[in-house]
Amino acid sequence: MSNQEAAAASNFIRQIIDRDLAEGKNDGKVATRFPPEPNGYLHLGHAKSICLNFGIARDYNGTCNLRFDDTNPEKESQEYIDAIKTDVLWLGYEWDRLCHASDYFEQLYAFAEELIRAGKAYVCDLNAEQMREYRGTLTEPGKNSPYRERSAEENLDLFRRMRAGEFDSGTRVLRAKIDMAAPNINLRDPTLYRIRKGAAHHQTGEAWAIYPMYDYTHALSDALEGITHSLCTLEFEDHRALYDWFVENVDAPSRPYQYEFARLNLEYTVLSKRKLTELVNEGHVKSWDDPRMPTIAGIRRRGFPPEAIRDFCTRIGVTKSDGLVEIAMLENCVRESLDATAPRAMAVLRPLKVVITNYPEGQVEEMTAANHPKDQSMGTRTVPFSRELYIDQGDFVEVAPNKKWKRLTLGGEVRLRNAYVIRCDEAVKDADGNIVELRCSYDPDTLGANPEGRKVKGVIHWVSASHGVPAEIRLYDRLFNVENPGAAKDRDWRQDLNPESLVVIEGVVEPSLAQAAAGARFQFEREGYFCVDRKDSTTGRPVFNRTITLRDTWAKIAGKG
RNA sequence: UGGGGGAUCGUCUAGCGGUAGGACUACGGACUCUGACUCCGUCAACCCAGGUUCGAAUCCUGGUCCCCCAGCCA
Repeated sequence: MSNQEAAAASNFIRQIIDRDLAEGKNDGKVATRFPPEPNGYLHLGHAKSICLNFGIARDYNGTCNLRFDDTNPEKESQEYIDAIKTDVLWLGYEWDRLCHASDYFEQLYAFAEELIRAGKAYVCDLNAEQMREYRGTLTEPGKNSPYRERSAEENLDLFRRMRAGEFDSGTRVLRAKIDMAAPNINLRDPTLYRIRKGAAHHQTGEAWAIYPMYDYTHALSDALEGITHSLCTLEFEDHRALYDWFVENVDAPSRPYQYEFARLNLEYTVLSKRKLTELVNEGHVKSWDDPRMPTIAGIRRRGFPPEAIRDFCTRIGVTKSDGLVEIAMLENCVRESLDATAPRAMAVLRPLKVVITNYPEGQVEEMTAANHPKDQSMGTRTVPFSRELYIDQGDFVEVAPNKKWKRLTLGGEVRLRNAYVIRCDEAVKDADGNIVELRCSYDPDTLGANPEGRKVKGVIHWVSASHGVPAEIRLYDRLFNVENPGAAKDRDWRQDLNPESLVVIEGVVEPSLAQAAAGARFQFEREGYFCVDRKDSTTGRPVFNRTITLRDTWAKIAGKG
């Protein structure tokens, strides 16, 4: 982590910790945890939680565990565990302990027997549908299960037989005996354990026929790990009463407290694991790490630097009010990071041939170009210049559309970046009137010097035709066309997918780019930031992903007519 | 007509009884061998109504609007 990264701004959770510390709680220790379920890939919403939890541990000299909340074997897998570890590390954080809730299955089971003995839990034979009926509604109290008053002995016997695999999946559950009339539905005798006979768990195999539920597992795992501040998102606020009930009704080794913060919502994207899974499964994107995905794997492949994500997370802050963060906020962080760190290069995305008629045939000059306009330490490189070049089609028009146009026109002059000033003498067209080639002349006195007696305002980039390397360029854009996909209830969120979120073109890049390392990030001058695709790029066939465009003031001016 | 939360510039936030501040965006301008970067400047907010107070975004009362909860998912 770089030093210049400002310490995270304070927030209500840090204030709570400050207060706890001032009061001498927890022996002055701060312990957090990041508890993903390994049933999908991490996304930007998780990044917010990761930065919060690991950031607090770092700033308070505390600890932060990575804990896999793996209580639902049917939806989880080792693939996700591996991906999650990779993502946390990539974001720049290291966990103190790597844990699995399944590490605690035996202890969790013992706590359950403790609850049963105390008459605080019972085995219920109601099926799922009956349980729903007995639960009542938001406005009506539920009613007690007919199995609620079983003796501790009978419950113990039944529960042990559940564990032993004597009963089929779904036939019985262990429930906490709390209050079926509680206005908080979570307290209406919640399920603690369900039977999943024969389910293969990625960590415990077939050792267990019963699996604990989230609320129970999470609270007690926190207590077992000595977590002091258990941070989760707002939708769990209602669960806090249950959380407290568990840690208070069992002989737990510590007393953690839960605090809730608002989850991240980001414009033009979806951040729900369910929807992201559907995007992958339904083929709207190619994979979990498709550069259009808001997953950590996706944005990594897209070229977003981890420090930009951390910066973003500190800028959006942590509160209890839910909002929708503008995509511009994220984009600003990415550009700011990349501007400082990405070496510059020249690449022509939509090539238009230029022949410099007064430049000697066969001659090649090695132009020296700075790798960064402000950071000398990034050094220079050499770019071959020759008689035939490519420039971008967008950098030439026969007649300037207005007085603000600075690029090349027929009869006009423009500077070739890091090289000479040229004048366009002729635009060669094909039978259909398309411009296929420009015939230009160069001014030999303009290398590293301004021309005499006239001002050339425009600067455009170029690549030598014979030296340039063809490359696949993947232009990524937002995945959705609407600010808040999924917000309209009467419309399927898939309807708002952007059909042009990926446009693949064939460009020509300067030769120095041919052997760029996988994942390497560059600024293609005047175009944007690009990175070498980690999966598909090869030396013979470079593939570049557009991370983000440069800010484009000209597009705004042009757009206004 | 249940319970739990939340409302401050367009957006994300700071504020904790004493001049409503920052970042992003937008809009001007300067600079420029990247229409980038950088720099300078401008616009812009306390959900509403009462009350307490010398003084209220902050405390009190009453409203309004928004979000979450009825999995043997997390």
